[in-house]
Amino acid sequence: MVTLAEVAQHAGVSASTVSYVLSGKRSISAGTRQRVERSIQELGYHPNAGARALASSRSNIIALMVPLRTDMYVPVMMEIAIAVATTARTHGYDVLLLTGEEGPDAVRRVTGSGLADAMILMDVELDDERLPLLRQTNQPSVLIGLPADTTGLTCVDLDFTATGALCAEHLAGLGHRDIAVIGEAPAVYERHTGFAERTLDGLRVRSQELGLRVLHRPCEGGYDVMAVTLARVFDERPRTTGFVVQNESAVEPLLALLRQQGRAVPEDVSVIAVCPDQVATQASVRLTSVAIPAQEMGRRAVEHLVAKLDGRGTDEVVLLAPELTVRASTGPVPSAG
Amino acid sequence: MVTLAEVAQHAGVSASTVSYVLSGKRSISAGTRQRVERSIQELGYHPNAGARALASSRSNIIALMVPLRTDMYVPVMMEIAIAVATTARTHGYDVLLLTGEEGPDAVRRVTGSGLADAMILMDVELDDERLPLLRQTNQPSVLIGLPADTTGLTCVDLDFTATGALCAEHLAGLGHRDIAVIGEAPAVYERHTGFAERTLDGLRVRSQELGLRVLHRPCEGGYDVMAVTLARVFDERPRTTGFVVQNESAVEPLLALLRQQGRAVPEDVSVIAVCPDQVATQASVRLTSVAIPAQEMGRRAVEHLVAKLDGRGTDEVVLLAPELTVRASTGPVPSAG
DNA sequence: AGTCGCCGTCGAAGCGCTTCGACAACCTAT
DNA sequence: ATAGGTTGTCGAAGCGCTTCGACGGCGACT
Repeated sequence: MVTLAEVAQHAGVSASTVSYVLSGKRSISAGTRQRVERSIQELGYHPNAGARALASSRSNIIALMVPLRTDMYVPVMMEIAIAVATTARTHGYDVLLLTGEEGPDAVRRVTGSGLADAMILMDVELDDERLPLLRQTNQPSVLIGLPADTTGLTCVDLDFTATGALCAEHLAGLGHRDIAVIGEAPAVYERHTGFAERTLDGLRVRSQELGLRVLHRPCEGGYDVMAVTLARVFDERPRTTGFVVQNESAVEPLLALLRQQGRAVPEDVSVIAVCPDQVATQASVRLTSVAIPAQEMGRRAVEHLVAKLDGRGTDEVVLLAPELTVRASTGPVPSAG
Repeated sequence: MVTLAEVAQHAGVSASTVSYVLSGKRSISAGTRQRVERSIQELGYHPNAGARALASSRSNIIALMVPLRTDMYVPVMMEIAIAVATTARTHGYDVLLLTGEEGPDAVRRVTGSGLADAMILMDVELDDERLPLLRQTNQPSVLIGLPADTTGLTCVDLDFTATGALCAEHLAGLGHRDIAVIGEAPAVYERHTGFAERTLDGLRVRSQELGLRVLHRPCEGGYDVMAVTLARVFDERPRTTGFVVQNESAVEPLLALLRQQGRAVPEDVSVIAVCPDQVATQASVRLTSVAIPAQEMGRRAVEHLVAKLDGRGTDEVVLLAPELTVRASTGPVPSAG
């Protein structure tokens, strides 16, 4: 391993000078800088991360806590994680991957050991047990998701309330009167992950204003479960003409079942999905959808964190505005009779 | 931040004694050990990661390089990543998430800076540009995937050749004579990621032995693309009765299209997928499949790496035996006429 | 010409830990 | 009783870096 001292010797300067060339924290003459930079090149020097962390008490690492469960749409998680890693690198940070498994202990461990300078938490529950810890350490953090109490926290999330409202508006605008919401798996609601409830709230409130009748059914996804759910929906509300699907793994089963029952999309029933664009465009019917801006969320989370680490940045809740893209799965309500 | 020295003072021993209690590298009397452990508890001590890394030249971090692209089945990647993180923790390691973006530079950076003690590389190409670097550093590494030349490397992967063979055997055993392989996206082949080609090789070789005729078509997934692909297949080989699908995002489109064309699965055509069990059981038809043991691969990769780090462990290629599970998508070939 | 201030560089201290050699204290075998 | 071997603990050195204060040299003022 090449050390700073060796670079210094090779360049004929002192160690501290090399350090200042690297960090830019003091001015260095052009000549010296170039000599040092050449030596670094020639020797293939890479600063030792441990020594750096020890001396500067900054590890240049951001911890990312991803959920262990896989009952939520995994590609979204992955996309966020990759966006976090990529964005972090552009700011000179690396990303430490923590699974939810260790729970609050992981927060203690990482904070206590100085392993990471900051944390990003995904899959935050309404009343998450990691939040008190986060508030009491002075380690910067950003949540992707929205807990019940956001005091002293920075959160980035899609505005799911507005998402729900947007779906209601679109369907109401097309003349629909009875709509069904195919929600996330029951476990997601039991866990109080918030986003599912927020979507539903937004949708219900706006529906009421617009005179829509809403039937909500959680659904685990998969064909068999979806078949049962769908049967119940039409049983209870035979005049349902609009569907809002929140659980991506229920989308394709729903479309297949509707087709099988001779209900054409979008002629007889309209379907809106809340899902990444990729899913919407690759489905068997090109889906009208509200996108989940996974990359954007990851990127924004990192940028807020970096701002905090630089002493800029404040506690703040960032809700990304939802965008509804009309594709081929929604249309005007069929004329009665 | 609580330091070792403070713990030592609190417990009335020297710093080195506390260190030895922590590492277990020298024997410590029961009494002293207990006193130290109590002090650690009471003070809430966490060893500083940077200092540790500097003094011991071990960071207790494993770097995991995941592909940036998302043209491969993402949930598999995610499952591997999570298995890696979880398994690593049980061995006292944390995981650093690197994206493929930086390419070989990331390897240099991580190796050179001592940021990580070892690396796991996913999505390895046949002639991957990171491999020469890996061979010349003495940093332990494990590949998930199989490059062309494995000398001096440790690899963990599903035995895709055997997977292909297994599919051929199953279909041949059911009396099929003409089969089609719906492969990965063309980009995957162009990139020479190996696994797609290996599956095909295994399938072709065994098919020849068994007298099967094979038609291979790369396919990007999605309904429109699949429709075109399928039409061509039946155009070229009207008597095709068996399908092997390697691209998970082509599975559901294929099933839908077959249904739409009035070809019943498994009565008229049989379909085998190479995919995680979860996909196989949640599809519109319960799919006969060869599982991709993502968790197992992640776990094994870490265990090999830890073995190497402990001075045990050797360079070795581990190919996991494929397992075919018969479900409801394959059956005997329909009697002619 | 003398003083002030700035720029560029250096030396040294110290970050919190691991680890090596030293050394009491004790036990066993002669 | 004494030599030799354990066992448990300590002190000190050092890992490679950052950062602070110091200082020589120079140009810009008066």
